[in-house]
Amino acid sequence: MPELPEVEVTRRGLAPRLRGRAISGVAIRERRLRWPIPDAVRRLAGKRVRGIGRRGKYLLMDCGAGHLILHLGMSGSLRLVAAGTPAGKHDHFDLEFGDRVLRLRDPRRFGAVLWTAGELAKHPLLAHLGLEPLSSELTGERLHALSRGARVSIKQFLMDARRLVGVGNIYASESLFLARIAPRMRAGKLSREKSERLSAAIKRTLHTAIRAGGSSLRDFVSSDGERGYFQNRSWVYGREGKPCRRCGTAIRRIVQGARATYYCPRCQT
DNA sequence: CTGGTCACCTGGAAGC
DNA sequence: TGCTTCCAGGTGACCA
Repeated sequence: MPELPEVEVTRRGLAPRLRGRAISGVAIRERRLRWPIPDAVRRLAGKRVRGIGRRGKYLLMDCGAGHLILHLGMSGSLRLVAAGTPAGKHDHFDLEFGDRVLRLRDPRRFGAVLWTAGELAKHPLLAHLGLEPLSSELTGERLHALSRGARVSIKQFLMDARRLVGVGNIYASESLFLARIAPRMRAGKLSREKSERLSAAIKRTLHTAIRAGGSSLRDFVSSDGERGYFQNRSWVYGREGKPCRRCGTAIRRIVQGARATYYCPRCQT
């Protein structure tokens, strides 16, 4: 489910509940995720969780001796359930904490559970990640500089994690709508002003989504409710043919890099 | 290096 | 009702 907001909402839900707690056991029911879950993960039993961080869409659980790296792929979710709760068909992995269990469900198995004892910043999956959009790293100026010379469309540019992390398919369309930028424009042609608008739109879109998800944190942590996603109504995403919420023009759907893009042909130029 | 395409996997919705 | 096809929130691997 996850773009950055969903991952961040997950992190905020889990961190205060797991920080300081000792891992009592590990259950691997299906190790074939994007990469096989390594055996090293079994040796987490007895370790204590120091904190949970995030880099892009990766969750990083600090276990003292190293980090558990978690990625939710397209269909993953993490939930805290009571010990003894029967595992469902796609519940592939558990970290046990006495009476509670952190459970990973991932029907499509594009997610990942990995372990590294080394320096996080040097891990191959993390080393080449781009700007964190919610940090002060992202400014209109930085975005402008970053996009110079890029020949890809701005939509695809936004989704390239080597430039900018965390913006996935939904929020790329949403941010471009807010910034009133046509998705097919070449990234390298972004004006300074458009860069400024886009930078602000990305931050706003992500913050809004996090806030919406945050309101359903209780459900997320305690039960199987799948709330938080999509609960903030979108401006354009998934609205092909429906009237633009600003001007009434029919929203269009196009395909860029094999992914659907939605936009208003009148508002976005 | 860049940019474009494919593959991975399952389930739900739409189409016939 | 049942079968088929299409589509889905990510991203590494591979190609030109």
